[in-house]
Amino acid sequence: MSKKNDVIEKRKEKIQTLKESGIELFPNDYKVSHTVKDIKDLVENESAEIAEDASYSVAGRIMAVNRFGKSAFIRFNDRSGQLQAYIRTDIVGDDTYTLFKKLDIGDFVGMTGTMFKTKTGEWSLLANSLQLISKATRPLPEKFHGLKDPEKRYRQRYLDLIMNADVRELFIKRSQLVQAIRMFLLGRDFLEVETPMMQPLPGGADAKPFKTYHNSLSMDLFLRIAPELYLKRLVTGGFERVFEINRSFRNEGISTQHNPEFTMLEFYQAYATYEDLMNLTEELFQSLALSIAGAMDFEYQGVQIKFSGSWKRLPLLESLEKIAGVDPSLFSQKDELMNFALSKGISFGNRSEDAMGVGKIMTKIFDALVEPKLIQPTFITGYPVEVSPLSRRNKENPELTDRFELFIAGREIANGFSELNDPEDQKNRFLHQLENKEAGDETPQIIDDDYIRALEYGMPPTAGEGIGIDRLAMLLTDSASIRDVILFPHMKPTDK
RNA sequence: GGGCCGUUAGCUCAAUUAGGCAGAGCACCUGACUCUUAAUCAGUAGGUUGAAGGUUCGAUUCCUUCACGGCCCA
Repeated sequence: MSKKNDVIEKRKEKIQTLKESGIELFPNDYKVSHTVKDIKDLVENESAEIAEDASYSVAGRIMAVNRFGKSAFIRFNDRSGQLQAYIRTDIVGDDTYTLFKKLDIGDFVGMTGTMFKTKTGEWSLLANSLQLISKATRPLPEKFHGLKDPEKRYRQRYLDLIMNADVRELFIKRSQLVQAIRMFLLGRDFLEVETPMMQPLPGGADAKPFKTYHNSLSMDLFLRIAPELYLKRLVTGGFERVFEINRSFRNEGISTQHNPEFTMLEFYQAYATYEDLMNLTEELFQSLALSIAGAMDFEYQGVQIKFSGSWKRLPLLESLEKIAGVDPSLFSQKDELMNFALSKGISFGNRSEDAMGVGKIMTKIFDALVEPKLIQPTFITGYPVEVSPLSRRNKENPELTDRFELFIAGREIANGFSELNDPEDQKNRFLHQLENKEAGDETPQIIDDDYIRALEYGMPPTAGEGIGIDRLAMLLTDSASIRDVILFPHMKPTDK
């Protein structure tokens, strides 16, 4: 009443008159015979006579209307695409045309008709019947500029999907990416499994967990930060090749690279080494680039990324020397190394000095000075034991591990290693982490006794890897922010 | 947590170096039009300028605080 000119109020008035004239606003009996794409394929491939003679029943959302008194063109979308329809009073009849005139952009309609070519040569549906399938109360954003406001696009993703065809395509690609990974691994005799997302002890990574509480068990549970320790229990149990594609949760900052819940692939292969996994990763990524980005070499944010060929493999220490300019003699001198880091403006937060070994300092330097420069796919190998509590020691140098991380476009995409399957060494590594906790480590692991027990029953030599699916989707869809590849990114609630 | 930027009609954006009646396109509403496709033509209507406070005769504009968002840094 107070807002007579409000668009939504106007629509509600219109809806009232539709109701009063006996029109069902939300019927559920319309039968679709073809999608828009079905019809387009048919008229392109069949002879014109066959295409024009056939009758098609389609349904979709009205996206645009051009009225001409007693006829009108409309554009409508279904899941497969957009089609134009032509509606004429002399064909659909006065009653239907009167109803049609009351419809709005955003409404769903069902139409039956034949196909014809307009003067400009566009295949269009000549409707001989039309009915309302679902009424829209709210108006859609403007047709030409669409919905641009990033906040609204994230908060109301359904609107983004309605208005922006490229967004719709991006999320279809993401789905195809996950499916392609699944097929790749199933084709190599991996078994897809599901392990707990709520864990009594949050293990398998160095990160802050979300905490929750189970009422009837009267116990704290943590949303998992990684599925790793459960997947390796399965390898112990005899599932020699397993994988899981699902969410992990980390209670840390939100940025263009981080969402509190993110999708990770983890897979474990018995009798394989980290070197086998690097080979497998190359093969996997190359096939994914081909199918999702359309080519093995593609552009990401203006930079050409080359997946073809074999990828560079560079030991961590060598990368520090060659790219960060660290004198190798500092690798064994903690204080000197720390001074080098500080001189480069690297800060260490409030971690105490005791908790920072040479290995942690090295990875800090790496993160700041090397990682951003690794644009083309690069495997960094040989991480210190100190920062690799679940990795197997290297045979020649037991202070390093048989581990790699994969970097592309200056970001970590994957992390893999030959698994530590010696229960005694594993227990000592856990204990060492516990000591660090008391020395002030921010995000300690807690000793998982059952995991140790599982290793004591014997786990075959195994290599495992985790791949960040969101970041991989960003790469292959040329997206700048992780929010652009997550359907519903987390946002602060608003008052309204 | 810090820095920079933003928030104006349903949507996309304006508002003149320095404060002076808040505008346009699309959408909506009324009318005309049976091949348009950002249809066209004529007309109408639409606003607590993110919130609160301050300066001022007067604030979208200047100041403060807050909320939400974007980018960068930590």
